[in-house]
Amino acid sequence: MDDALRAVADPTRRAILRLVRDAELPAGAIAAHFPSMSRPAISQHLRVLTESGLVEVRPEGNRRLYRRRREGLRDVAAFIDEMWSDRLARLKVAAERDEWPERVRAQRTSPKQQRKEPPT
Amino acid sequence: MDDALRAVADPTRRAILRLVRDAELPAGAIAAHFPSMSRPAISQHLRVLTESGLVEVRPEGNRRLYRRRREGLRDVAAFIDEMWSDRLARLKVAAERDEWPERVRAQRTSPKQQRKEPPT
DNA sequence: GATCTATGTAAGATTTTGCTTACACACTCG
DNA sequence: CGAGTGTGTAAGCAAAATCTTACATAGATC
Repeated sequence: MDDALRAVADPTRRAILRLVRDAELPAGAIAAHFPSMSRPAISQHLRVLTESGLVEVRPEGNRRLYRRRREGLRDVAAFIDEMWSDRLARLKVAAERDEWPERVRAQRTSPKQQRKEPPT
Repeated sequence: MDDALRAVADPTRRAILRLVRDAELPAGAIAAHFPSMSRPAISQHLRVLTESGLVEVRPEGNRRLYRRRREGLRDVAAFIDEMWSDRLARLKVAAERDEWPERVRAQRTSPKQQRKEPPT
């Protein structure tokens, strides 16, 4: 998770992630979105993203196509979720369901969701 | 969000966040959890966390009590959620339920089964 | 095979982080 | 008041991150 979080901490890389979120793009097309930055810089960012598991590459002929790798954010999502949520509320829900707290966490296999707590 | 994400990217700060997640702790008690690190180092991390809005401080007599500030992660959570979720799947589910995508998230409240959509 | 095109890698300058030690303060309590 | 506690700040340093320019390489094209 450490790598993923560090990777996502950079604004340029977040922008790249948004680009390849739903589409598969060649490095060049991605770099074209950042005219204020050199192409190698983007290439390096792509490497960071790849090594941290946030995107995956697929060579096609001359080019290399990048796209988001959903799994890459699993642990990060879990952590954010853990920090965001309200434990007391969770315990309450668990009690209502007559379950053990531990099981609640185990079930939260899929990160995100449970935004039922009104933000503050 | 930039500050919050950068703050959370550090493992020590994440550990601190977990400490003050449900409890209010004085700086000293927090520092005590990191014997391998100097107290000032922790103090500096606390400053980063405070300035990024992830924790809040409350002076009490001699000490300063820190605790998580839920709001601080709002934007980060939103970003992660945006990146984690599968837009196509959401649209599809929304269509099946004849609802708007926004409501889908609210429904994903129950932590059960995983996504039917292959992680693409 | 010579030459584009698309991309990655190397090396180096600069900036940002994360620590450490030394020191400054504000409360508390005898 | 004066010593003790709990914390923050300053200065300095080493390591890591982020760019840039120059160069290397692989597949496409004529």
